[in-house]
Amino acid sequence: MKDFGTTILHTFYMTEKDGRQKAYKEEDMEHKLSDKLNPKDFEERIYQNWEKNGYFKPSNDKTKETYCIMMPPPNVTGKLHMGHALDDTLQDILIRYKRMKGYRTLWLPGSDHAAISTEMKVVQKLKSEGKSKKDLGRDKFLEEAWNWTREYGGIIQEQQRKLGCSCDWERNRFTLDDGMSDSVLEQFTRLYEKGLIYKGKRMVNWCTSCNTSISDAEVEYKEEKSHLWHIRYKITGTEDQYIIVATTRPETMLGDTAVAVHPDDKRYKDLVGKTCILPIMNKEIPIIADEFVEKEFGTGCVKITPAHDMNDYQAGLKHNLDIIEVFDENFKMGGLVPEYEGMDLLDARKKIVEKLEEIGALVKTEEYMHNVAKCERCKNTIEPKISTQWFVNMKDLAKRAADSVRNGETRFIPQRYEKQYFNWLDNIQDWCISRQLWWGHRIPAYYCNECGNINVAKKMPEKCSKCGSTNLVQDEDTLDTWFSSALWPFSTLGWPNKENEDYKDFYPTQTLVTGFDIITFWISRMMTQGLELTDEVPFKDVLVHGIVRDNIGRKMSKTLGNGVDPLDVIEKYGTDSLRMSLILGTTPGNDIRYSDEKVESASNFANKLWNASKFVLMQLEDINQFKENSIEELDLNNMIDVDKWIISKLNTLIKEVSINIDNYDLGVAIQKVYDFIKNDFCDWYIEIVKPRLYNKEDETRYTVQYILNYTLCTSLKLLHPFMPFITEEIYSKLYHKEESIMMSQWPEYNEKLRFEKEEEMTSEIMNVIVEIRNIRSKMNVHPSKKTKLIFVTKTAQSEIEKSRTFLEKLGFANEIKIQENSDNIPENAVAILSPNMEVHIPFEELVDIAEERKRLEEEKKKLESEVARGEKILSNPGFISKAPESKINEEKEKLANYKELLESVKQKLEKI
RNA sequence: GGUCGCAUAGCUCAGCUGGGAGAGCAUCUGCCUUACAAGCAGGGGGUCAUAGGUUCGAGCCCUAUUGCGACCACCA
Repeated sequence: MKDFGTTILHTFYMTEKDGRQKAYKEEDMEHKLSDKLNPKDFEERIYQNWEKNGYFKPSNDKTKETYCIMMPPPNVTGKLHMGHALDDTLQDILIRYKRMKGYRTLWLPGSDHAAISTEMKVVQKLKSEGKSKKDLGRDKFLEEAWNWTREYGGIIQEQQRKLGCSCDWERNRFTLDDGMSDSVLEQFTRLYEKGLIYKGKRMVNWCTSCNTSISDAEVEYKEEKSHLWHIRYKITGTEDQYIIVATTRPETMLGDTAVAVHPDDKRYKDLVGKTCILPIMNKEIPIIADEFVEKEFGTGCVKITPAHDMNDYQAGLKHNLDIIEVFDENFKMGGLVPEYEGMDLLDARKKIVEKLEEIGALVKTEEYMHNVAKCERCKNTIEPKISTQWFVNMKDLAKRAADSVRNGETRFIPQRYEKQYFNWLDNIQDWCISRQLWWGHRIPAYYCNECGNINVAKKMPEKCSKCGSTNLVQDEDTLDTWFSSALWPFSTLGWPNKENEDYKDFYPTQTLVTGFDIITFWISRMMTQGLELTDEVPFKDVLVHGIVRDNIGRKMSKTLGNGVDPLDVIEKYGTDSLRMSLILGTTPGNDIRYSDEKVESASNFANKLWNASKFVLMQLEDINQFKENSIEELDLNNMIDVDKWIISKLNTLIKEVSINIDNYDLGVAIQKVYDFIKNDFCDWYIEIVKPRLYNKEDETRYTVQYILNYTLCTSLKLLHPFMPFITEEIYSKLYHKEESIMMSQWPEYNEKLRFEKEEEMTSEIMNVIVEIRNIRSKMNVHPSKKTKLIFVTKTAQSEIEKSRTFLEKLGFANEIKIQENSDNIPENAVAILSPNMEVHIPFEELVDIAEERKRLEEEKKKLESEVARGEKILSNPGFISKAPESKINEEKEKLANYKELLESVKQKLEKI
């Protein structure tokens, strides 16, 4: 087999350590951003530079702890849809975060050979050329399939690049490449030798369209409208005694070999042991008793057709019944009754019902809804069929896999999905792994034509191990695609060669990200195979996500045509906005609704960030380089409270966001970063700091410049895993010593940067400012009209003094007085009261006395209810004796504050 | 039939171990303030599905009910 993985799918970039470039080019030293944000200007360029510089590869520093994610391999001929976009974005966020945190990270991509679906497509193509599989023969067919794969394979990888995926393309694998074949051969022979794989005659699910057996997991059930026909079978030796059976499939009655009733069913007690006459066939069959029969359903009598029904098959084995096949191998009617031979099953059903009616055996026909088995791939009908297939004995494997989750070696996020996993494994049936297909890993079993012995070996043995004959022929069948996918976490790392560096370094892996729909198909199989073959769980965490729905909550589907192409969204809004829209406001495991509004909102945020960054860069034009190496070296004396406020807030943000990402709460993490950048940084800090920036004489100007650069750099880092492109582009223009934000160090919480008091004081001033704006708005003061402000404060005086300029700048003050007592305050003034300060705005500046009285009355009411609340809580003996002390003190403090404020409001009201 | 999830502002959804309900969009009012009108400032809007229970205290924990959704099983 060809080494598809490395020759075709790789885009090979030679990288030299010395030749590393910054992840941006040309104007990099020009600290300036283009006027308008246009993601297309930089996304592709940045991605290429990342890839060219080898950033996606694990670092060479082997002292570092490793972090590895295996990408769920998409179908090789597939195209990127929203589900992939979500899946890949989640993984990229995690891997970028860990990379910045200093882990030695590997995100390994690949694609899956998708046996049934690819084979179907190739067959279709051949059909359109008037050819068939059989015409071509196995070798030619495989050649066609490889050609097909080469032609359409790899498209999705290009699309993943557009998504910004930072996976190591040089390690890209394909589930049918040579390395994988080695792994599969090892797996098959080992399990066979251990007796875990066996060949047996069983009833399996057979897809009548794909013409292959499939596993239980590949069957889905669809409700269909049908009929329940009641047919009477005459009791042998009587003239007018009948037993009536109910069936949805009269066409299978030709193969009935018994009629069954429940042993406890009094109605039929006397019939058990007798025989009846099967109509049309006029054959005598026994009436048996078995507990699987439901007394309440239908007539309580069921016809037994062991060849065409799972239950009947079991019953047939149990009661030693004959197994009579009604259909031929193409699922047309067989030759039991010449009249029906070769007929389509549904046509035959019609004819047989007519016949039954004619001979008076049809009692009644009921409308009936029931579930019909369909092929998960092609949606066509599944028939139970007795055939000889290969199976894996799952019982012990499944137990071990379930136990590993039960004892916490592997955990699911969110945890509730563990139940689904247990449910599957605890009730597992043996796994049918052989497929009557050509596209796939061929089963390494060689049959001796002389003695019939089965030789299982990695290579065709020279002679039969039993009789020594050289007349050997390989099994025609291939293996279930999931049989090889089950090895993905370690076959990609060189297993079974345990000395392989990658295997030693990266196995077992840390996180596996996938949708809940393939927990049974894939997760459980990787767990069983991983534990059996490597003795370790293949991954520690399974992050499960939901599906992406359309904007009215429907599943995106081809038939509905409501799918949104991620590439169209990227084209319109840019990758970062798409990624953000898929993460913001989501929670692990829940479905996500796609909507243009969400992307637009994300795009507005990107625009905001772009403009703010543009502003910051403009303000840094006179800076060549900052002299401090870290924020800690910055002189605290040149900071006012608001500077410490933003630094302290950012410091807390770092801590919280890191914890959130560690816990996979990505939606919460991005929300916090968003809020900080938009509210704290853009809306407050930048606005407040403007006067100091515009005044070149201001002695704190440099400090502000430094903090702007620092805050922006740091928050960009926190944002980078989520919005990799815009953050890289902006970062490249800022002042720092790193070549790329992607390879920069994740910020760390620093106790020295915590300024609690300043945070509190600043928030109080901000609240006062909001209140002033609020009052002005209520009193219809035109924004351009400026007023006098009188601050009365003791504790905050110096701070307000320092903040004087920004209060003036905020657009509503033309004169600010700051004093310690309430002297010289005009009688007619609006008062804003806050725990550590009062602000008075003289009425001459405003207008409406009645309005102010109303406002104060409202304020009084509010404060009174607050005081009442506080007193109620604090007089509750239960609260005092049982609540934690910190909580009690908090309430006491609040109550005192409210009481004081209420007193002031009352005084104001008296004066007005 | 079994299991699980969801129900919070007009809409879409967050809400970490229980300690005074949040965002985006929509809506209303006022602003073209030299980063941003894709913007800024301010406002309105919620018995957290229902009924019980545990607790000093419940959107969050427990029980039941209703409505929606998913998965597993497959009774012909």
